[in-house]
Amino acid sequence: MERYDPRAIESRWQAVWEREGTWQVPNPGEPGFDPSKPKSYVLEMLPYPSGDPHVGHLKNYAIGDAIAHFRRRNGFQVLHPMGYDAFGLPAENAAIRTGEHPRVATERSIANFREQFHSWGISIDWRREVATCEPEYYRWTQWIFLRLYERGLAYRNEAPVKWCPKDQTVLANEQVIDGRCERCGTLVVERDLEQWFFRITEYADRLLEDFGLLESWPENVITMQRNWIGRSEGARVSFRCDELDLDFPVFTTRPDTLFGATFFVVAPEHPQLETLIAGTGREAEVRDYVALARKETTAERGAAGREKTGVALGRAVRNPVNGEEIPMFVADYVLMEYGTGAIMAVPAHDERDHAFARSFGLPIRRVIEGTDPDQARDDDGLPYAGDGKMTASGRFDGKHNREAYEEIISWLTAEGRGERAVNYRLRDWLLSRQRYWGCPIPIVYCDDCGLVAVPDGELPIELPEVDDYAPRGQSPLAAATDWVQTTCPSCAGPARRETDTMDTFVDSSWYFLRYLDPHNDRAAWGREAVDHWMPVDQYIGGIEHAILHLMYARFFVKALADIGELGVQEPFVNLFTQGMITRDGAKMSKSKGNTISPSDYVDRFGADAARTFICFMGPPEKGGDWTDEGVEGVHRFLSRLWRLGMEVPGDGGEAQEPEGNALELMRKAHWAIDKVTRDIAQDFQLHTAIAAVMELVNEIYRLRDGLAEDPGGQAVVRFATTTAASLIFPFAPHLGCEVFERVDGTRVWEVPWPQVEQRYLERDTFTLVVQINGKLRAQVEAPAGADRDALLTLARESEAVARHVDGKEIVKEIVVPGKLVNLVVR
RNA sequence: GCCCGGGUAGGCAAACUGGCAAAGCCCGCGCUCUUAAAAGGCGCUGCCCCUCGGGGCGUUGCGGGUUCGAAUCCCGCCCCGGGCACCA
Repeated sequence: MERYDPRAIESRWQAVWEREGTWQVPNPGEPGFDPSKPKSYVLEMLPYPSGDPHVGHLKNYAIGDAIAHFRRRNGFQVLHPMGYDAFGLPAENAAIRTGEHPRVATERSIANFREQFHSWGISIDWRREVATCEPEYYRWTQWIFLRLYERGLAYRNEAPVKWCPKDQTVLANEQVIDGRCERCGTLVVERDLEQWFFRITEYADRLLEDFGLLESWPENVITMQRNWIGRSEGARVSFRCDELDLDFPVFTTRPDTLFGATFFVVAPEHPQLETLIAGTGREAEVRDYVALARKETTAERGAAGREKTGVALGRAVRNPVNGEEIPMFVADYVLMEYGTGAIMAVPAHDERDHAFARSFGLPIRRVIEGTDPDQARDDDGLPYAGDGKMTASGRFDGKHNREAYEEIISWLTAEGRGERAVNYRLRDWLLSRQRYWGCPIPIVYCDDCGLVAVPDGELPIELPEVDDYAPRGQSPLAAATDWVQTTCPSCAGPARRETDTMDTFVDSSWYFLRYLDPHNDRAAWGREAVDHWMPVDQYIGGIEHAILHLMYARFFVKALADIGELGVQEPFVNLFTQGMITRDGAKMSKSKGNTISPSDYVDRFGADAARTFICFMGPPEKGGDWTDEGVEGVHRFLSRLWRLGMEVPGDGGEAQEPEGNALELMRKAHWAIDKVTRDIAQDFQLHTAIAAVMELVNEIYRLRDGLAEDPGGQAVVRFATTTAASLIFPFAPHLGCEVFERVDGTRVWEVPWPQVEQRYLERDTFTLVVQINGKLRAQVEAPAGADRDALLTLARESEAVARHVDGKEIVKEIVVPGKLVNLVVR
């Protein structure tokens, strides 16, 4: 007997889609554009092309494709493009090892990815494909950089920055995970370097507020971004050093504890440290300490709970609220990058200050009384971070600290010693990298004119060819001397090009805009296209991008909107984050040897089975464990459907009002339509949607023999089979088309999504559940509209019920119409 | 330490607003088709009893509570996963 042969079926349909450009969608004004259809922009995060696509890619695009197909058949004009995040370190590191140009390796990977995506049958408008490493693309990355530069949103600055000694480049804060380089895991150190930044901090509040503009984002992603931005309200307070006639502002979230400040600490990187120690006789000790602190890795310095260290400066500052002189210290627990790089230390009410005071024998003064009488009987209950009445705080004594908080800020403001302030954990985005394989920064340095932007007309500034890609602390581009030497666009004098390249996250912060007008060589995009398609209606990707990519892209869109190039404030109104696939319960990795290659499974079981399985494993937002048996199970299910397609005749029998088993099957088909539609549209419950199609197929098998002789039954079997094919199409598009065409003769993607007929969902009777004391005792068929009394009568008539009620008193009768009766007996 | 998720048959899971716990898939077992095997089809798959119609009991990490009724709500605890963590 003939068997389900996914390879033949899949290549056949892929050829049709390829030849006919089935998934191409025109822009407004182009031939074929249908203004009557609502648009839907369905987008999966673009892949970084390296080696082979892995299961994570398969999952990402299987989910996205299901949504794209579903929306198309529900009347939307769906844009579903694909591209490659093609600049970056892996290709460059390979180039360093092999000497092969990163472009060559990248293009090879792209070709491989593209081919595999085709073999998966993903419904992409391939005319819109982009790769971020192409000059036609990065020309516009540079153009955006210049727009931000003009606005002061891109700037160059010397600052202590995170440096990866292995990759020999600086990193953004977001790329440092637990003090290690996100890419290679090397411990990161701090260096003072002049670097390029994007002023994302200017957008901190809008990045927070505009969560309100989103429709559906996972709560945890919003929380992660919120924490990352880390908005804190408090006050800025100035402490004065009389000897030096200098003010030292601090940021504090607890101005109410100001009277408890007993010492003052500055960060080792504090710019006024040298001024402070000059002439104190403590210079050597302080410098030794600072040198030590700066040699440490960020992880070492940042470790919570480590022993507090520091050195006294031999200086004092005056507390503005009580005029008290308090000693100054330098300590590495104070970070230059947060607040002002200096703190007032309140050891009674801050854990870190408390630890420091203990180590250094400094006074600890309680200024807020605890409210909990039981607290900390065996010690003084300090540090205490809670609320309570003020004490040892002069005229604020006896007041509640929340009240004092406001009054102290008012007082500071009136005295000119401070003000209300907001601080953020978020730092500006460090975007320059001392690496080769990235987008060149379109800036030149002129001895006379300083920093000069490259005029738009000279874009793109193409990457020069070099012989050696190895990073040596400065960008490999610096070796391309002919390229570096240029003329100043402003004065035509000699000038040098910027040799750093951009972080690849810059490339991926706007790619979703380029898809909309990918071949435009006069602008990054045309407004009509962008205004039509934006925002992305459904974005799908891995949770690992919760902060980095998703926050950067939000920032870019807001900045571009402010510049007047875009009409939306948020790029992605709906976000779905998929869970990670494991193997034997463990994360897949080459070192563990538990990776699986999608192409193996596509070869053995077909793309449809691999895709459907991955959507069937469990809730897609959660992870799941890949098993061969699971794929085989789905393959079996698809085979059963395929066999129906072979065996169910395309004609014969006549449609008539179904009865008996035919009616049962008809109902099951409509139940499945309803279930699948709701599961996909509402909750991304793809696994239960697929289970519903499985139920329908099982039901067809159960009933079809009995319906073979029944003329009306034939039509119902045919309907049920085409319905199953139609419903499975978003997950297994090739098989869906195959079965649908065999039985119905038409192309499933050209017909609308199946519609539920309500009358097949409703029944005349329902199974009434009868409980006695909450325990299930009987099930009785009851008329659908039966009222309370009718249901109670039915319930009591049941023999099983009588057995449990006899000789007992019914004390309560609970009736849920259409569902159950519960009799409480004693 | 803080903030989120989550814990349901042997495994993955399902259960809309509190209302029949366990749909679907896998594993396992039995039957069937076949010369045979594979593939396929059918059935079973918490425990106990059965005269084979069915009947009884139990059950959602642990302990308590609310309720006629709890996987679902509340309180306390245990375990697993993720995020943040010297951010003043």
